[in-house]
Amino acid sequence: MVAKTMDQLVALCKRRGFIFQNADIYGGLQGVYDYGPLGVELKNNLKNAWWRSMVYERDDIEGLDAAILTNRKVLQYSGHEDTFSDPMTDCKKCKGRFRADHIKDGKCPNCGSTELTEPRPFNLMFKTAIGPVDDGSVFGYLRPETAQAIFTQFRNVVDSTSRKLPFGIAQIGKSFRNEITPRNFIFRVREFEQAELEYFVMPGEDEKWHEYWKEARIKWWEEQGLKRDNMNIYTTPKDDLAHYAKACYDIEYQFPHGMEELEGIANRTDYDLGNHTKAQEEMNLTSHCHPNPDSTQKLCIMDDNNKWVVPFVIEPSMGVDRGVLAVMTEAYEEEDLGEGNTRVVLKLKKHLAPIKVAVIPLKKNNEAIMNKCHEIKQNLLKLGIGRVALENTGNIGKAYRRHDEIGTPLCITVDFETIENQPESVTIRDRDTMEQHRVNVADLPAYLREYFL
RNA sequence: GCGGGUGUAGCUCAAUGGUAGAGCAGAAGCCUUCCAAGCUUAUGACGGGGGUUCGAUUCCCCUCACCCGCUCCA
Repeated sequence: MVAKTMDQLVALCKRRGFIFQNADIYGGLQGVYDYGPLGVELKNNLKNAWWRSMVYERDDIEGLDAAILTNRKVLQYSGHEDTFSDPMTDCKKCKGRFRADHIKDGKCPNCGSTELTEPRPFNLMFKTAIGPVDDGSVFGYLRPETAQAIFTQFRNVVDSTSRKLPFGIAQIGKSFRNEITPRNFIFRVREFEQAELEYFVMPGEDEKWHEYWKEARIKWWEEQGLKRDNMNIYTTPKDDLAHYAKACYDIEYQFPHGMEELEGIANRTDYDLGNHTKAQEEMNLTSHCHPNPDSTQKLCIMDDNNKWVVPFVIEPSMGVDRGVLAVMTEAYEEEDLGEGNTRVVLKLKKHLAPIKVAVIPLKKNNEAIMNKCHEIKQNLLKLGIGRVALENTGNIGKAYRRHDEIGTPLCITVDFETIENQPESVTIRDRDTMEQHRVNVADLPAYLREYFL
């Protein structure tokens, strides 16, 4: 296999309109990218595949689309304000944690020890003023993860859907983290999209479901085209776990810059619902939670014995942008066609391809051929299979190469035979094999429906 | 945020203290052209700001962005 680099992918993304630097004409904005005409299709297709597998093809998961602007209290009680704030240094001896800029002479202000961890960048949340007067007194946050709204809306979902354990709530949406070092194209960015499932289970059944979701998510990624050999399952050591997690698997992928996390599957226990609930003392919580005098609801559910129980939560959380990068990395190939010819081909799964079909005239200045192309395209648009493109370059070979590069699975070519012979027929070319065969124009709708749906 | 590097058309490169050339891509047109690199035409750039200088793309400073390492985790 030809080595693929991040630079190759970045160049392709820009050249063909997948992903652009945000505010490009003003020099950019660090860690922020925009999805172009093809990128938005690819990303939507990936999100739709996730939503289908989570919400439509199961009967135990509900959807949610919560606000990005977040009440400060949510992130105080979730623990994010403590752990996502300023650069912090931990004292290994007395376990104290201090702002790095308050450390003098490299000594712990508490016990004087010099055994301090490196300062860790935790100023990760974007504050924003809410209301017309920005005097700093009234502010909220842009959410640093979509998960919190799932927890805070837990009762509302349960009450409106009559769910019993186990069940899940799925959500796709933007999150924001003020990363110190955005890096590696769309891998680590400040504005990103997550697809998160919070799956609520009976305490004690959490470990079983944790394993279940690990396997389910690996399988799903394989269905998006990722080879199992290019994935790695990393079990987070206890010491490295996030503040909310009891255990965590990372599905890692072999990105151009290395084997890195694509999705985290965490066992969040009863930590989140426990922290956000009122009457914690009645709840038999296993997590160490902060007292919460502000919450107005009990975030629990009735079990089969009519007892209130705070569920444990298994959370598969994928980075959508990282998913886009992964499927593009996997799909990108440079094929040697001999005699110095190469072609770049994006072997995306057909359900992910931004453009499903390209209609191409063999000769663009022939009116009869062009008219037939327009007619065929208009008819294909009605099929609802996705985007259909009409190429009008004068060079058939270039048109094929162009659509190879953006991953278009099928090219339909209108040639002289189409307009001169009856019944009307066109050629259909397969992206991966480059092989062609003729299909009657009248049979195209059925053929394409069969192929894509 | 710290250390190192980079920054000329969409892409790849060239030249120059006196305001920049080309190839490819893109656009229009020609050619009964099925797998890039045939012909014609027009279009297009010194990341941004400040300084030194008669004059700066070229020298200096600042800044922005990207790349590599530390770091991070969706």
